[in-house]
Amino acid sequence: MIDNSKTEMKPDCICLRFRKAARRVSQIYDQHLEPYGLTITQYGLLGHIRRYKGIGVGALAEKLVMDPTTLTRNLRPLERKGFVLMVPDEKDRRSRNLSLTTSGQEILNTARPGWNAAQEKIRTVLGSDTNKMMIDTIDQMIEDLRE
Amino acid sequence: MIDNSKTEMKPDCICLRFRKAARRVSQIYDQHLEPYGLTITQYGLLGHIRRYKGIGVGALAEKLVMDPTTLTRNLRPLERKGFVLMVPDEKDRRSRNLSLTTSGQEILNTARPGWNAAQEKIRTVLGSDTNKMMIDTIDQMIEDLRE
DNA sequence: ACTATTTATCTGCATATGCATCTAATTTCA
DNA sequence: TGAAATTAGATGCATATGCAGATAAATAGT
Repeated sequence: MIDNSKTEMKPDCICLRFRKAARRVSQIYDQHLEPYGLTITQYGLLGHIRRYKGIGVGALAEKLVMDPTTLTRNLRPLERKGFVLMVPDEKDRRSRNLSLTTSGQEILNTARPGWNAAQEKIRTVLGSDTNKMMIDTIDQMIEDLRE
Repeated sequence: MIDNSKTEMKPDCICLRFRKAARRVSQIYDQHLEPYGLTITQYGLLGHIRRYKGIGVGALAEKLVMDPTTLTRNLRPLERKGFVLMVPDEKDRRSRNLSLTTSGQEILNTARPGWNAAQEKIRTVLGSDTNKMMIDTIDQMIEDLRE
């Protein structure tokens, strides 16, 4: 019988770690973006829609590793605020093409310094090499877990 | 002017990566735990309460890198299902001591194989060394971001 | 052409997340 | 001791997350 009554055993659930990390890091980005009225989810969504102009909900959800129903709902506040347009595709009227309005592009540019500051904070804490390693490892893991 | 019209630029937001990773990994754990009627959030909560029997809401929230109000709500379903007890502390009646009921301990043991399978899937994808490195790096990052 | 299937998105439901604010209990300190 | 400040937790509000199932539009098979 091993006595571990005095040792603080380290829980080993990798999932809880990813969730903790996502919570803590999101809090920091959200705090830095709060003056602009955006969350990091919304900032990221706007960025993706700018990059993939005209993309549909399903295709974007896949890029975001997000359930399409989650994306549908996450788009609501951005549509309501007038940052995003969802127009039915001419060829396939089930599909909706996403794009930024002018004010959507503007808010993205305006909020950029907030995002930069949060990003820099995390980079500093991780260190440049670890930051890069982390990015590559996570990207590879998500790729490997795609089905 | 650099032409990147053909190159798929890799977005560099570390926050979105952590969120994607948390979503994907959580989905896998949730799927493996679904037969037992638990989410990974709930499984993790039960595990922490077993480990830190008698802990209060605030102290547990800090361990979980979670807002106390979020924890309060996450405890509701577990309390309702009869897995967790919240009893007012005798010395400080503002505080509530958390503990598992017998059925709480049982469900944790019963669901363990589901957790093991999910854990093993992630370990396999990451590889043992990368898995360990990931754990250590995330723990260190969270520690460094603590205020 | 007509029906069956598949596909793209949306809705209903339940949980997860955090900020601002509230209430109750404890602690401080004049 | 008694009022002020602090602390533990709960509530209201808004967003975030995903499963099951609904709806509408496109496609496949006959």
